[in-house]
Amino acid sequence: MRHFGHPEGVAVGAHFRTRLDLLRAGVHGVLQAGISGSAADGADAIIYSDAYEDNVDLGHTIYYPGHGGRSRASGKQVAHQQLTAGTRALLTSLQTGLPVRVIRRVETDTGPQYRYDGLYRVTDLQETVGLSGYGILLFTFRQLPS
DNA sequence: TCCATGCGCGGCC
DNA sequence: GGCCGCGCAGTGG
Repeated sequence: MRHFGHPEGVAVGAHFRTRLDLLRAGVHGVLQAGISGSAADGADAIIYSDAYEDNVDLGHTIYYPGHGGRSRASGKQVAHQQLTAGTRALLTSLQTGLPVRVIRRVETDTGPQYRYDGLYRVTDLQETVGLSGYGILLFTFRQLPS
């Protein structure tokens, strides 16, 4: 069974150098995708980075688009987002209310690193239009009290 | 710039 | 339900 909540032995604020390190520490389950989880159980973790142009980070609140519709070359949205597998995991999390671990990709003087920022909950989903004019599925994450 | 890599999903018994 | 293959993906060398 998938593990929700704080990973054992990992403190909030802990840094990791690579995605593989996150994987081994049990913080985030996949190497490349930002959303870790399944449509059935929901998402157990996400990685927030600047890869998607429609991200918004307010600290306690995050707006996080679902998967897809994005050009890997340019990083911009080039098509309407569909409700694909990774995105469906977030939808399940919205329904279950289970906590989602949030990891932020941050720049340090030794290069990019991943920082575990604790637990959030998916509180809303809105279908809207992103910066490039395509439909996106935008999830709202709110930080849980620590 | 390309592709390895790991995982979820869906198709198939 | 279990196995297998496909395709995806907020990497990374």
